[in-house]
Formats: sequence, C-alpha cells, structure tokens
Amino acid sequence: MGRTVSDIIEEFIMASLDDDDFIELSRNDLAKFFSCVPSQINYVLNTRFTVNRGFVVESQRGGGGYIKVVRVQDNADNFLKNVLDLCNNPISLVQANQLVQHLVEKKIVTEKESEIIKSAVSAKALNNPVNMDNIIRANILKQIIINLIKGSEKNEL
Amino acid sequence: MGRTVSDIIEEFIMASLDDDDFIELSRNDLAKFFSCVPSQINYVLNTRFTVNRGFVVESQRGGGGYIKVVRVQDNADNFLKNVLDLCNNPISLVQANQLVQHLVEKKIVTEKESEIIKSAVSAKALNNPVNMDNIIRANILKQIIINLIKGSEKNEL
DNA sequence: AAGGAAAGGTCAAAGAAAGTCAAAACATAA
DNA sequence: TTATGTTTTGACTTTCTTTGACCTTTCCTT
Repeated sequence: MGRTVSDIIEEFIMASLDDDDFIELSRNDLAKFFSCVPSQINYVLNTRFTVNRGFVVESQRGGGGYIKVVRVQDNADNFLKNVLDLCNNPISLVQANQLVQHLVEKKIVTEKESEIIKSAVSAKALNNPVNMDNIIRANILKQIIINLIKGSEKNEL
Repeated sequence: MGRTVSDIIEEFIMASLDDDDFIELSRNDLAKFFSCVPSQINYVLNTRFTVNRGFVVESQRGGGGYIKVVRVQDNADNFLKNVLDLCNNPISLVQANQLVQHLVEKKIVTEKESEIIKSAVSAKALNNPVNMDNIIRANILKQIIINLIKGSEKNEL
C-alpha cells in the first residue's frame, strides 16, 4: 500500500524526519521533483502532517520562502486532559481515529488497545436506532470481537 | 447447482488466497474482468467473505482506493466465534462484563484491554438520546480516557 | 517608496475509487 | 403456482486525490 502520489510524498517527508525532528523544504522544488502541482504539497501537509498526528507546519512566503515541518512532542499528562476536554464535544469518526493514533504515538495505549478503541467507536458500532442500549452495546462488542479475531491472526505471523 | 457469477468470483478470490493469506484487489478491475457491475463484488464479499467464514475485508475509497481481503486463522478460535454469535443479540451490562471477564481468563485480552472494553460498553458510555452518533462516540471516548487516566494514576503511585 | 518577481496559500471543480440500497430477474421449495 | 430466498443491476452517495486558477506575502531592485 502506498500508491498515490500523495502517499509517496508523505513517505518522503516522513523519511526526512527520521534523522532530525524538523525539515525545511521548498514547495516548488518538491512539486517539481514529484511532477505534481505545488498545491498538492499543501494537500499532503494538510491531510498527513496535522497537529493531531503530532506535527506542526510553519512557512514563509516570498523570496527565500520555505515550508518547515516540525515533529512536536508535548507531555502525556497534559495531553490526556486536553483529550478529555475534547470529549465534551461531538467527535467525528475521522477525528476520533486521529486522536487514537495520537494516543499510540504517545505510547499511552498499545497498538492492540488502539484497535479495540477504534472498533468501539467505529461507524458500524454506533449505527444506532433508538433507545436500545443493549443492542448498541452488543454491536460495540461485536466490533471488538471482530477486532480481536483479526489481531489473533496477526500474532500468528 | 449451476455456478453463478458470484460463485466464480468467490472461487477466484479463494484461489488468490491460496498462496498468501491476504490479497489486495481493485473493485473496478475485478468487475471488468468478470463483466459484471462493481457492486457485485461487494455482494460476493458481503455474502461469502464474512467474519463468520473466517475473513476480514478492509477497503479505502477515492484515488488509490483498494479492497483487501484477509483470511483469519481458523484454528482454535471457536470460542471467539461463539462470542461473536452472542453479540447478535442484546447483551445486558452484567452479561457484557462477565463476557469480558471470560476474555481475560482465556488470555485473549489483557487486564488493561478488558478495562478499556468495559468502559466502552458501560452504562455511562451508552446513555444515548437519538441519532447523535458523534455525541455518543464522544461519550464512549470520554469513558475510555477516564479509564486511561485512572490507570496512569495507579501506575504513578 | 514603488514595482516586480518569487515564494507560498486557498478553494473549488474534476477525477478516481469504493459503498449503499432497492428494484428486477432468477431459482427453488412447498 | 405461489412464495421465498438469492443474484444481478444500476442509480445515487461518500470519500479521497489531483489539478488549476487566482490570491497574498515577502524580498529585491531601482
């Protein structure tokens, strides 16, 4: 997997961040290098290098302009409290998954635990009619079990 | 017992799974290959490659989209399959917690994982009005986070 | 200070997959 | 034959990516 141009650009930037925890790049040069329009670089940055995933992007326009991608590291206790605050408002599925991914990056949950959580909040799990607590609960558990079955085969490899 | 197109597609996918235990395919290409509409691929997947039969299907839409069919190990996981069956009916909170406890006893989940799951299906998590997916989701995550905070405090002592 | 060139930013339209759902067609059992 | 279950189709939807036209900011030159 990793077949779109965006995926490839993402990998490139990720790889560049392996050594240092920030890189500076030129939007135009990068676009030329990957034979795409400059705004596609923005697309990759906006969809893959978000704050939720632990990155901050700074930039400067004009002559000598640049884009800087920084990997951020903030402390885990604060992080959990902030997340808890977030949970007082509605959270979309996409946001939720990003959030859980962040929990993994912070080593607050293991990969397996994150999968459990994502199952629990997945669209399938929360496909609810009305006032049917037990049915919804069953549904959530069902997703978790599916997840566990998946996981048990991964460990077999 | 005439073989339907769906049967043939099923056989094809099955055969592809002989070598590897997952394959990635393009819905459109497959449909073209078998001269059927794309949604027939979904039909085959939904009716033949179910979790109950030992498969998991993942997919991604949009440019670079794909469908991945994974064979899950069919071995001694009868237990999980039975649990999965249970999940097709309503489950009370008490039943759910007992069930999770079984998972721990069978060493299918760790203690921490079981706590996450119990949070996800707790009464507080599922206290839902109507048609408010995101709100319910937020609620579930809230309980999970509370659980994680509790856990991290315990570890801190 | 003014104007131009050299960045980078935004946004919406077009394109590329895959998903859903229900109607129509077909098959089978009673 | 009728009723019921299974397959086939296609219109419509959703999600993600690619592209391009137009906008804004900054620097350099005169």
